[in-house]
Amino acid sequence: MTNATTKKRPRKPVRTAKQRRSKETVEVILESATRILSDHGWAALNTNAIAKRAGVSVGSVYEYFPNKHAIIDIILDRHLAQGEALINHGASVISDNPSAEAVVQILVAGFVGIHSDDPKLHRALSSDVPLNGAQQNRVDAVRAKIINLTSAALSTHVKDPKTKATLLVDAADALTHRWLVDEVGVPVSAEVLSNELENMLRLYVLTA
Amino acid sequence: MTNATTKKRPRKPVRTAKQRRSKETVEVILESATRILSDHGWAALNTNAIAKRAGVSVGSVYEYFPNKHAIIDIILDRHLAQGEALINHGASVISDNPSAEAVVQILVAGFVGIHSDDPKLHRALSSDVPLNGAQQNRVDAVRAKIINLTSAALSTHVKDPKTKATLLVDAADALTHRWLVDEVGVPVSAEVLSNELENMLRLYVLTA
Amino acid sequence: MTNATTKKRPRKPVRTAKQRRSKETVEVILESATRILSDHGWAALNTNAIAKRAGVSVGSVYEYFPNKHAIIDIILDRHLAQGEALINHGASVISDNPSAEAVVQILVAGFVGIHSDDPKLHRALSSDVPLNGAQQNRVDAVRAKIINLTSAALSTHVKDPKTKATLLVDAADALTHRWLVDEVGVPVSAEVLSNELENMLRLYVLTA
Amino acid sequence: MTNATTKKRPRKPVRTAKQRRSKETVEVILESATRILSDHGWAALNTNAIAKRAGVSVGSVYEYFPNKHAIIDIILDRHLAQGEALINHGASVISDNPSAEAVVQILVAGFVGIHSDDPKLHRALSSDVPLNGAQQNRVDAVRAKIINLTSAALSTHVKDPKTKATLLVDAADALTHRWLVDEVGVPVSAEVLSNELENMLRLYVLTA
DNA sequence: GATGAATGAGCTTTCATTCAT
DNA sequence: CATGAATGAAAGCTCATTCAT
Repeated sequence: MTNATTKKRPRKPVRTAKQRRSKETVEVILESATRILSDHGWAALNTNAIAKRAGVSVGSVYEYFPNKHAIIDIILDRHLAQGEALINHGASVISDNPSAEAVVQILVAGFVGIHSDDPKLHRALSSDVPLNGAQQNRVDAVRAKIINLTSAALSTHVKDPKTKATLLVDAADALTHRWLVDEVGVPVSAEVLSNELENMLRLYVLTA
Repeated sequence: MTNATTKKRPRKPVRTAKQRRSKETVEVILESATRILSDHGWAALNTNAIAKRAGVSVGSVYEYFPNKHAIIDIILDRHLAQGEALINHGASVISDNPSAEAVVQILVAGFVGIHSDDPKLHRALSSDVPLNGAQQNRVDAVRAKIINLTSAALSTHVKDPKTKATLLVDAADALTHRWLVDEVGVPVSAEVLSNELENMLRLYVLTA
Repeated sequence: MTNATTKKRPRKPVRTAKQRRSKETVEVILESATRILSDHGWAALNTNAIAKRAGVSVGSVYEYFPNKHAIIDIILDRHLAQGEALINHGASVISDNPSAEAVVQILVAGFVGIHSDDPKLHRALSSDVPLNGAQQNRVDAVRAKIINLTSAALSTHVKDPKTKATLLVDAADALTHRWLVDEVGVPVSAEVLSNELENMLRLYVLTA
Repeated sequence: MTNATTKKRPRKPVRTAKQRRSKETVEVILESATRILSDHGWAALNTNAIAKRAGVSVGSVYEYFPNKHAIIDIILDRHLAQGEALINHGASVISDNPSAEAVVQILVAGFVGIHSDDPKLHRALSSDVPLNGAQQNRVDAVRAKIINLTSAALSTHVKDPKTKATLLVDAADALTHRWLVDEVGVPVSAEVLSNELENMLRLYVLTA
């Protein structure tokens, strides 16, 4: 009955506790699926394995996800959200300093960032998991957004900005992906290659 | 009676006929698997479907291939062999005219060729079929070979040819692949992009 | 302190309130199960659905019923009780006027009544829900009771009243059920058929 | 090379043997499913049980039937075919002697026949297995056919033959079903009841 | 008592592989 | 060798029931 306790307003503690538990279960399932995906690939991702690694029962998996596909949906959404965050950050940086050089630098740095965080998951999602139409559309939409932003940033500097933007974005994406994610048969270090990529792209936008 | 019939049977021709028939069966199976792969993707590629489309029994499939994986092995090998043929052709052209510009041109033309011939099969093999370690190694080996050839061709023109060769090869491969094979969300035509890619790479090797 | 508080608490009212609440919960669960059964059939009747439609938790369902089967037991009991009420009413009517014609009329009217009230529930209970031995016995007992009452009412009018009663009851039950409940492929209206059934049965008891 | 052997023409013995084996497997699966259905009901009918009782693997069940439903389809088809055979037989008998009495006799005898052969299977199919739309339509079609045939046979004898035919057919079906198939709580023998049913129906058609 | 998250046995279906014919 | 029927492990998913809170 003291003022202090009255002020703290401990409302709905039971429901909150339950909600927390539910959320934790959801997270533990997503974490489990993510780890299986990045450690053993799509082929090893089955609902029983997800449940076992998550330390829950299959039933619990289906308590929170209508089917296996839906789990991938969430993982992909979160992954794309990370990518979009980097884009948005890049876009705001560019708006302050819209030079062609800055665009190139942000682009390469952005894709290095995207491909550096959990590269194995990125690999699984981009070339192992069979994405359905809606999922592929989401991926494409993110790419289109980046190209559009880049194109806009370049529009005052170069002619045919759309073409240049497409080339820049795809080159930055594909090459950082190959060097950081695939990591196979690359005879040169990823850092050196990233720098070189930046050089090449800068030269291209400034000259062509 | 028996003598007569025995004498008339020419032994070798029979075995040859059998071998020819065996070879035909192998081919018809591989053709079947290839078509299923390029028409309906990895998910639709099961041994019964392969046998049915090939017009043979499942048993025959296992007569000539120890398991499903082995079929993919051969298809992949042949696909890589096509790629290597283009490389070797390019290498011979380069040896006559080892200019940096020629290297870039051959490289882009080569990858356009690789990605234009049966793009759907290429797509299936490169991002649908789950390659095992050995298969991935073979793919990597071909890539390494191309990089080495390119590096050698560039060695008299530029400093750090290894880095430049890696970037050139990966850019030509990844970008032509994306534009010709994936064809998703590309706002500019593949031809324009290929030309632009060639421009960018030429500029890069000549200037940097 | 303890005495005071103990004295002030009126024990019985509390328990009664609880019992009332318990009874309400039981009712709401039964109502929920009944509606699901009549609206969507046995296949849709699962304990989670019952709880959700009842607005209670699954746990509560199991608080009041040992298992899913027990819920059906009560629903069936009540349904049979309705049938028995109609029987008892008919029996009292007959006792005032025990003519054979009256028996037939009451019988047909009774079964029409039984099958007209919530026909979909009746349908579900009689041909959708898999009744266990005990449940089937209860259904049979009700039928036996009707046959016995009918047989008694007919005993002064006809010879072999048991046989006639069995035929009368089963005909009235089965045919009104088919025309009112099943409603499949019936080329004539239910009313016409009911009248015709009554004619046939009257003729039979009066003549044979 | 003798005339005798030539005359016998032993063609395609291998294929025939295989076809026989396939057919045997199909039959053993259907037999298994039928027995489970009539012995333990729809609830016990699962594909693993069918395979085990049939002495084959689950895979074999799916070799011959696309899904569990399809097995029921065939069992139901065969069951209905038996019913139709009795109908056709009855129809031909009636055409020789189209008296109302003969119609009643054939009808009751026909339904007794239908319900006497494997009554437990009949019970399972008619009140345990959840028939889908198409299956229910097939059942209804058989019933409609019987009503139409009966109606046609009565048309020269009575007024409103459709109504009378519906009543006759449904009574014969429902009552023989109850007495022969359900066999529950029937206080009088099935034979006596069948005779009495025939009496009742005869009286009805001749008098009303 | 009430809650609803968690459980897991059990069901349907697929498909790489084997083996009797 | 060819055949294709047969196999059975394994995967996706459901739902009656339990139990920690």
